[in-house]
Amino acid sequence: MSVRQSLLAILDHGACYGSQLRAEYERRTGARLNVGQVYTTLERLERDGLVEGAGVDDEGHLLWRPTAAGRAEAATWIAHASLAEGRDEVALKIALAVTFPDADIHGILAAQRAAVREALDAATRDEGDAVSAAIVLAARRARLEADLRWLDEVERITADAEPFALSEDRPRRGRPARSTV
Amino acid sequence: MSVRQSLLAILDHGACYGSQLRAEYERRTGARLNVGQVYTTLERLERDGLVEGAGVDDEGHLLWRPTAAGRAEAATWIAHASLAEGRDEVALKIALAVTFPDADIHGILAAQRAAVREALDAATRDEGDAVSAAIVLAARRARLEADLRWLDEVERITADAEPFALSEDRPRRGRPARSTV
DNA sequence: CGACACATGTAACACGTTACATGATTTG
DNA sequence: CAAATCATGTAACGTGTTACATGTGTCG
Repeated sequence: MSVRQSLLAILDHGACYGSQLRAEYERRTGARLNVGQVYTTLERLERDGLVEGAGVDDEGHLLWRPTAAGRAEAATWIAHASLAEGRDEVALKIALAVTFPDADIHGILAAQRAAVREALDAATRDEGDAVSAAIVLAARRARLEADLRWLDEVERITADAEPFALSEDRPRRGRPARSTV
Repeated sequence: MSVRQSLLAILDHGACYGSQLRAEYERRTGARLNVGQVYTTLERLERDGLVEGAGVDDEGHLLWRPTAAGRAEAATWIAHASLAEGRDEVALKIALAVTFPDADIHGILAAQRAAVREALDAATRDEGDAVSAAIVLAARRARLEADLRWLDEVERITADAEPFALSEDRPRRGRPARSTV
C-alpha cells in the first residue's frame, strides 16, 4: 500500500493527469512505475472517493485532484510514521530452513551472504544523483548491511542451538483435554 | 511470495493436512498464519501442479504432498539466495516527502525515528525462545537498527541538498524533438 | 507516410488476507 | 446437552503488476 498513497500525496500537491503522475512519481522517488498501474490506482482511488476528475488542461489531458477525504488521508499518511509490517520473506525463509534437518545451513547462509554482498556492492556503485534517489539508495544499503550483520548472528544462534525438535504429538480432533494442572 | 513457498517446503519434509500445515508453519517460523490462507494456498499450489492429494491419515485428515515439480521448486527456493525485491515503502515515503516543499521534514523524521525506536525496544524485550523465533526477531532488530542509521543519513542528505526542483516543462504529445547536440 | 513517443485505458492475474459457513468430536 | 476446539473450505477483497489495445500528434 505504497503506490496508492504516494500517488494520492502527489496529487495533493497539484492536479495531474495520468502519465504525468507517473513521471512525477519516478522523478520524486527514483523508482520505476508501470503507467498502467497509475490508471488502475486512480480508478480505485476514485471508487473510494479519494480523488475526482478536475477537467482537462490546455492540451486535453484529463486532470485529477484529491477530494477532501483524499487530502485528509494524504496528510495523515505523510504525518504518521509507518513501519514495514509485512512478512520478512528472507528471515522467514532462513528460519524455516533451520528447522529442516537435511538442509545445508552453512551453505545457505553463505549463498545468502554472497548475494547480499553483491547487491550491496551494486548499491554502493550507484550514485544517487537526485536527492530522492540518494535516500532510497541509502535505505537499501543500510538494509543490506543489516542483513550481513544478521546473517552473522544467525550463524551464532544456530551454532549453539539444539537441533529443531520434530513435532510428535499431533492434536486430536474435538475439544482438547483440559490441562489437569 | 513467501507463504506459498514456505508451505511447499514444509510439505517437502513430510505430508501434512491443512491445519497441521498451519501449525508447522507457525512452529517453525514463530509467525502467525490464518488457517484459511493455508487452504487457499494449497488450492493454488494444486492448480499449478506443485502439490497433490496423498489420501487420508488414520484420523481422516486430508493429506497433501508435493509433486515432482513441487519438490524441484522447493529445493530451488531453499538453495537459491533471495533478496527483498519489493518497494521499500518507508524509504519511498520519506523520499517523496522530501520533495514536498510544505512538508515538515524534520518533524517527519523525528516521528519516524520515535516509532522505530519504540518498535526496536519492543523487539528487544521479546525473547525468541525457539530458534526460529529468535532468528526472525534478530532480523527485525537488525533492520530497525539499520533504519535508525538510515534516518540519520537522510537528515544529513537533506541538510546539504538544494530544495527539490519543481517540474516545469511538461512533455508534449507526440514524438519529442531530437536533441540537437 | 511511417516511426516513435505520449496518453489513456482495460483485462487479467498473483499473492496475501480475512470473514464466514459448516461439520465433527470431545469434554464438562 | 452445550461449549470449545479441530478441521476444511469458500467467497470476497485489496494492492501490485503486467500485457495488450488504441488513439493522437509530431518529426524526419
